[in-house]
Amino acid sequence: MLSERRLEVLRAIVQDYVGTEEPVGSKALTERHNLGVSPATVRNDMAALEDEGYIAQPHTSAGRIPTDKGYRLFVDKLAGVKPMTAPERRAIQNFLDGAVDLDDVVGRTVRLLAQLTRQVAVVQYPSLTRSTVRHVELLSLAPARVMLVLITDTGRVEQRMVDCPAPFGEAALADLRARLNSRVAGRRFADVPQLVQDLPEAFEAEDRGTVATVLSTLLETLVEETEERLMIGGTANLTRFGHDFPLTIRPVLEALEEQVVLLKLLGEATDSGMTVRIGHENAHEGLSSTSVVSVGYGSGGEAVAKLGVVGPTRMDYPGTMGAVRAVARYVGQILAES
Amino acid sequence: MLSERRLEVLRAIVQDYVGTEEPVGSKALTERHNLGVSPATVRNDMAALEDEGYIAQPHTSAGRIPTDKGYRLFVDKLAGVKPMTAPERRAIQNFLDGAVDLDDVVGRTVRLLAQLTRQVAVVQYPSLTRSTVRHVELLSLAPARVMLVLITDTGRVEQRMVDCPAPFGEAALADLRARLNSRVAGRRFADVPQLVQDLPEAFEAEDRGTVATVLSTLLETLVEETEERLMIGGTANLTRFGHDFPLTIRPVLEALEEQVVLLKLLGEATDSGMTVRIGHENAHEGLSSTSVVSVGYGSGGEAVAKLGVVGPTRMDYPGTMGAVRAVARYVGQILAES
DNA sequence: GCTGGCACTCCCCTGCGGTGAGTGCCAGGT
DNA sequence: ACCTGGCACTCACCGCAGGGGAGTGCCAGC
Repeated sequence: MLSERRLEVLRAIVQDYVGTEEPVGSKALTERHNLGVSPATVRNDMAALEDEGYIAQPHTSAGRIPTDKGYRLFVDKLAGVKPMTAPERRAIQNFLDGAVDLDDVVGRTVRLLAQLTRQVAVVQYPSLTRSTVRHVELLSLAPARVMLVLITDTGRVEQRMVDCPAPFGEAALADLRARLNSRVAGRRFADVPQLVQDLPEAFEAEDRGTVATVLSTLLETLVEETEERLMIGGTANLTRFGHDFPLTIRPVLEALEEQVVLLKLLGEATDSGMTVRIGHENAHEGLSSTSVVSVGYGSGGEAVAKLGVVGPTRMDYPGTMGAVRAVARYVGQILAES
Repeated sequence: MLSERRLEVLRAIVQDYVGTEEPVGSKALTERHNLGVSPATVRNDMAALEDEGYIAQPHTSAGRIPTDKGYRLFVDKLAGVKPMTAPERRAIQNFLDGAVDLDDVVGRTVRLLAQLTRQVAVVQYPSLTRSTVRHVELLSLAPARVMLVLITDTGRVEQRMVDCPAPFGEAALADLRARLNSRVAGRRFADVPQLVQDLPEAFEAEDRGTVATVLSTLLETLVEETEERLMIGGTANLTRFGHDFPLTIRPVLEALEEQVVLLKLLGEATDSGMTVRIGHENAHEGLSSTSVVSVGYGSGGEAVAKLGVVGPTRMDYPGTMGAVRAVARYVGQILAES
C-alpha cells in the first residue's frame, strides 16, 4: 500500500505532466507543489512509485512520466470529476437548444464536445434496440412498389423501398398500415417480430405474399439499423497530440474511420456512469496511446446511446470527465423534450 | 511561349517530384527520362522555367519543385486523365452495388474514393435544390402535433415535428395530405412555394392556421435542407502529407471540419466537367497547400451534387482525376437505378 | 543551340565537447 | 525509522566545425 504522501506525489506528477507535457523531476515538483519535503525524499517516493509501475522514465536520468497504470490510479482514487461552471452550463444549453432535427442534435453535440474538451468527440446516434416505434408509414409509389418509413420515438427516420411480388391496392395498403400501427406503435423494437408474426393471415390470399414481403423488410430494417451510426468531430485537435506526429496520429485517424472499432469501443463502456479507458486498456492497437472517456445518455432514465471523447492518455481527466458528463446530461434533456 | 522540350522538362519534373517527394535536379532528370539532351541543357531550360514561375528551388543549389503555376500548366496542357483499368472499374461497381440506402451509398462512395486516391474524400449528399418531391407524408402523433415527412426522388428523407395552433382532425389531415401531394409530387423544390401558396383557402377557417403552420414548416425544411450535408473520409491519408507535419495538417483538418468551407469549395467548381483547384487557387487559407479535384455527379444527365478529393498539391493528378471521374459516374448510375 | 567542364553554394550528416536537469546512493541528523 | 544534504554519474540537448555530395550557373568550344 502506498503512503498518503506518495499518492500525493503521483497526483502532482500527473498534474504537472498534463500541464507541461514534459517529464517532471523531483526538484520541479517540490517547487510547484508544497509537499513539505525535500527533493531527495520525493526521489525516494518516485523510486517506489516506479517500482510499483505507476510512473516511468523515458531515459535514464530524465524526469518521470505517468504510466497507464499511474493514470488509472489517478482517475480512480486521486481525481474527482470537475463540474462545469454555471456559465459553461448555460453555454452548453444554449448551444444545444435550437437544434432542428436529430442529425442537428448529434452534430451540435459533437462540435460542442470537441470544443469543450479540445479533443476528438464521438457521438453515437440514439440506438434503435431500446427505442420504440412511433409510427410505421406505407406509401404506394407505383402499383407494385411501396415505400416503408419507420419513425422512432427518438426522432430517427428510416426508409426502405419494397418491391412487391404482386400489385397491392390502396385499400389493402391502408388496412395493412392501420393494423401494423395498432400492433407496433409504442412497442419496443425487440418485440416487433412476434407482434407481427401472424399478420399475413388477416389478408386475402392474393395479398399475403406482399404483406409478408413488407413485413420482412421492416424486420430487416430493424436489424440493420441496430448497427449504430455515429458522428465524430474535432479531429484537428489530434495535432495537439505530441511531438512525434505521424506515428502517433496515423493509427488514431485510422481507428476513427472504422466505425466498427468505435462502436465496439463505446459499447464496452458500462451502461451507467462514466467509463474511462486508458491507453492499452483499449482493445484496439491504434488507440494504445489514447484514452477514451465515454458515458451513456438517454431521453429517460435509460441510456439509449453513448458519447465520449478520444484524447491522448496525457489529458485533463477531471475536466474532460466533467464536460462529457455535462454534455450527456443536456443531450438527454433535449431528446426527452422532442 | 515555351518550347516543346521545356514543357517536356516540366512534365518530367512534376512526375518525378510527385513520385519521390524530393526536389529534382538536372542530372537525375536526364537519367530517368530520355530527353535526348544533356544535363547542362536541361539546366538552361530549368532556369527559363523558373523565370516564368513554373518551378522554384527551396534553397540555392537544390533541385527544383513545381510551383502552383507549374502544376496548373501540367494539369491543363501536359497531362490527361488516366482512365481506370477494367478490374478497377469492376471493383468500383461491386463496391457500390449493394448499398441499401442513401447514407450507405454516400458512405461507400467516400470510403471508395479515399481508398482509390489515397487521399481525403469529400462527397456531397444529392442536392435538394434540383431534386423533386416524391411524396409528402403527414402523421398525426397527438391532437395538435403533426409529423411532416418529406421524401425526395434521390431517396432522401427529412422529417419535422409541427406543433399546431389548434387540434387538427384526421379527416382534415388526410385532406391536406391528398391536396398537398397532388400539387407537389414530382415537382421541383424551387417550385413548391408558389404551388402551395393558396392551399389554406381550401380549408375551413378553424383549420387554416394549422394548414399554414404545416406549410411554412415544409417550406422551411426545403430551405434549410438546401444547405447541403456532406461526408468526408480518408483523413488518415493526411499523414502521408509531408515532413513538416503539424503546421501543414492542422489547418487542413480544421478546414475539413467546417462544412461551410467544403461546400463553398465544391460549389465553386464548374457544373460540368472536372475542376482542379491547385494550392493558392483555393480561397480558404488553410487549404493553400492542397489541391482539390471535384466533379459533379447525378442520376440523370444533370448533376445533383459534387464529390471530390483533397490532397497535397504534390499529387498524382492524372490518376486522381481518373478515379474521381470514374467514381462519380458509377454513383450517378446507382442513384439513377434506385 | 547543345555540351562538357569547372568553380561555387549550401544542405545534410557526423562527431565532439559543454551544459544542465535529473537520478541513485550514502552518510548523517532528528 | 525517516528525512535531508551532498556528491558522483548519466544522458539528452545544443552549438559548432568539417567533410561529402548534389545541384547550380556560367563559359568556352563544337
